[in-house]
Amino acid sequence: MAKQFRKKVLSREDDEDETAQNRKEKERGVKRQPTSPHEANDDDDDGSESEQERLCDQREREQLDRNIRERDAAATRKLSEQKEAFATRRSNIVGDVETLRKVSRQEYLKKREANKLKELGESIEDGEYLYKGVKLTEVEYNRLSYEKKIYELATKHEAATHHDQYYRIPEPYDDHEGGVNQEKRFSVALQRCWDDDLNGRDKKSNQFAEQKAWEDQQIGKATLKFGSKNKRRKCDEEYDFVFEDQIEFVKKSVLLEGDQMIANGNVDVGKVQPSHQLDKLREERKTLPIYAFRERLLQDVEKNQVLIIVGETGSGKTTQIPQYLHEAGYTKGGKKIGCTQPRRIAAMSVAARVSQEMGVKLGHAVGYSIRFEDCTSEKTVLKYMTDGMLLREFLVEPDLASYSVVMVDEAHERTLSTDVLLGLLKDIARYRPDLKLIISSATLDAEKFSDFFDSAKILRIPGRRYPVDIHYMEAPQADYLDAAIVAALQVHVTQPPGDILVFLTGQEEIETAEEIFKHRTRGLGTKISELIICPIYANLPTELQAKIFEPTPEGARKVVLATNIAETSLTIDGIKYVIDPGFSKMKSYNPRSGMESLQVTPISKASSMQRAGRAGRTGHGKCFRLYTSYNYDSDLDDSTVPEVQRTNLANVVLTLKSLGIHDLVNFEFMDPPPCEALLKALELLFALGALNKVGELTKVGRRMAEFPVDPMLSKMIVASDKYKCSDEVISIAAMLSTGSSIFYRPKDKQVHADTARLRFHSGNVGDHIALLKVYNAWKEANYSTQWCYENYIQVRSMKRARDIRDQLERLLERVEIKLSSSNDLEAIKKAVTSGFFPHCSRLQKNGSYRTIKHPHTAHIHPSSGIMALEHHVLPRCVLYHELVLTTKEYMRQVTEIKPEWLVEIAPHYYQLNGVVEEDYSTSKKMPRGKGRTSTSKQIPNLVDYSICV
DNA sequence: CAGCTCCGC
Repeated sequence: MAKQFRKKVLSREDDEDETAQNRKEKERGVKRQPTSPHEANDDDDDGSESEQERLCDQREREQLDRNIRERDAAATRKLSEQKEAFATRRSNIVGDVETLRKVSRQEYLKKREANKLKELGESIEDGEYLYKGVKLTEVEYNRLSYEKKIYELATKHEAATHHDQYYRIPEPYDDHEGGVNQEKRFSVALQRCWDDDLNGRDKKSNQFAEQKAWEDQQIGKATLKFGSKNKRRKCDEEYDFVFEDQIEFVKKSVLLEGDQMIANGNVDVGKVQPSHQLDKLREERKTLPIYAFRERLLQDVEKNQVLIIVGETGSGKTTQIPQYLHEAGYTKGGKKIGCTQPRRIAAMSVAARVSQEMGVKLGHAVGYSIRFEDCTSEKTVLKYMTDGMLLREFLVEPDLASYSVVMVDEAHERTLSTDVLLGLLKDIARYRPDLKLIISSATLDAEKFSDFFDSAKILRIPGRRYPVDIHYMEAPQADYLDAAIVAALQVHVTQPPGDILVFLTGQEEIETAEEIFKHRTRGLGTKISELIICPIYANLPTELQAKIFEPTPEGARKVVLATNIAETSLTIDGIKYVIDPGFSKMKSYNPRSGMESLQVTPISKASSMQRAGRAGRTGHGKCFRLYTSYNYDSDLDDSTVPEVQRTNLANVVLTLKSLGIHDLVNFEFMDPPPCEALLKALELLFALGALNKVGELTKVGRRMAEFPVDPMLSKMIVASDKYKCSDEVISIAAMLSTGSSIFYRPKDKQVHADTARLRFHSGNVGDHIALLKVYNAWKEANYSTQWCYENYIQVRSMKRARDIRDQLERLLERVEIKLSSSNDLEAIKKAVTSGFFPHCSRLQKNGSYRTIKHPHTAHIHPSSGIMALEHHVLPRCVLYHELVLTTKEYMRQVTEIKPEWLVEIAPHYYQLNGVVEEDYSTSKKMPRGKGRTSTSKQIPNLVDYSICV
């Protein structure tokens, strides 16, 4: 499209009419003499000689240059005129949208879809052009696109000049005395987030006991594993090889235009001597890079409905922009300004900071809203929240009427909810011209966001970052883990003080690396200064996580071994060196089989930049990439595949449907997910009874959408009403949605842990009921942490489950389901089955299982209670919670069911040959015998099933 | 007998 566009602009002569005529002639097939080499090239099809080509090329380039010069001259001369013309044109288009607004949403979408192809320059047969549904002549079209181009150029130019003119680096406010201390900020956030002190349900002493226990376990784990692991990595007698076996690095590039910025930054801004803390904070606000852009920002927001902000880290955009807008009066008339964050901690800490700056109490004028914790009141005008939370608010208030501005922060991270949110916001912006949108993104993606929002204006704000040197390896290395360790030690020996951050892929790898490190440094003794190893990953107990924030003692150096948690979620001060092996674990989803897998994949360029940037938070840093610069250029993708494209969309689809968005294929995702994934989701929702045949939301679906859990879980909850066991079912749902890290199994106490776990499986009840038993037992033990430790259960997961359960219980009331308890295990299992009937598999002769819906072999995960029983008999028919691909295809959380239940509960699914097949291939009734033979290969559901019974 | 990148509602 871009090429086409360019060509059109360039080939445009001063006299548009002539061009138009030429084109018309061409269309009629009239051959005419080429008037310029450029055009000649266009018309001549025969392959010309290279000499000729070269000449042609040169002439063409000259012509091109001339064209560009002319255009630029014209552009400068007529800039104001053009702008005006553009504005009128724009208002015409807006006018047209106005009429469209009166049309229903469906009709509008249909119309838009029809125009989509023709938008921006696809001509239709009779030579007419359409732009946003407005019919234009070619001349008009050309002028419009030309104007648009110039307008864009002008804006970019403006942004660029302003950048140089106004920018100056102030002191970083975080380091300022009395300012926010990162460490404190984090630890406070952590406590509120995970430790649950606020609820006060736990005794302090218990907590300490447990912490101690955890710590001991962790240490025990590490030392025990030590012996076996180091055999594999034979490094016993090679202490000195740190100095021999060096990796050659090439310094290739310097990240960012940082040098200049920092050079400016050393200018003393002048010490502020405030008498009052608030004054001081106010002064600090003025030192942020964004302060210089305040007026421009406000103007831009006023003039444009959508504004893209490119604010680098440290520009202060998240804290300042909402405040500026508030000061400018966007909160008058009871309207709110919303700002979304992808993470809970970010939402909380930013809100805290802003309330401090404004001198108000958190939760009054400034508040935050995250799951389990709504810290807002009726007076709140600046509301920070997680993006998922705003998504839920859409359900209550589909047009977001109470907001005057919505700011989507960190949009470049492209989380699932951000993507859905962007689509929705774009949609409602059409109906609400008064709603302002601000999208903040990273440099690389700004254009893309701008395109998505119909060429929205981009405002660039410089950040406060230090330069980072990037070193590549000279030759690729086979074992990146080994290379990472060698590189870290090399940095330690050769580089000046500063902590090291090593990115690894997962817990196991980190643990291995930790041992190797300890082993290698032990023998070096006093040859090198002390090296402190700090592992960090999400599953690590909180107290141990806190270790990374402890300041490094004098003379020592800290090595942080992190998963990609350190890429975005937390920042560690003092990091000067980053070692980036270039891998991370990523989840992918195969919509056809419904299988998720977690695999180590190369990272993208964007995330390698992000990793490198981690070295430049507090000073000039260095990043060592354990791949060559050739690898970087040719093997890495530009950006990570957005989450929408690699995840199960059932939940998203349900949310969208309950928002009245019917036509999902035309829903504007920035990067549309594969159609298969959408279909799969629709199919599932239809099977669950959330949608009817036409794809409309049913009453069941409406109730399901209320619960913030996966559709199958919410179906199970809704169905529990019928079986009078909602009390038990929500416990199971809560336990299932915490993830699979309920049971704790330290390597040194495996037997104990297993026997402890087996207790919950007594009677071979299945994993679902076992989870219920765990929860109930914990409840009876008065939510004791001690109890968890005794039973080898992760407290953190249990607390989470409790929170989720509480929330689900509150929501039951809203969908008019009575809380009822039952001892009938069969009833509970049936309720579970009504949500999970699509996840069933049948035992085969060879001992493996085959999923009933799509033929797919799978195995019971060894962590399941069924496998743990001593003389276990494999059940004939099981229901599973999820299918994961690791070394094999495994079913996790498995419960035996009776095949009869399937027909009883989901006759539509198991009597007919599946949902899709029914729709597409076997819509007419088939004689029984015939149907059997013809369909048994692809659709074994009924056939196999009947044999099974 | 195997494994838990990471967020979020």
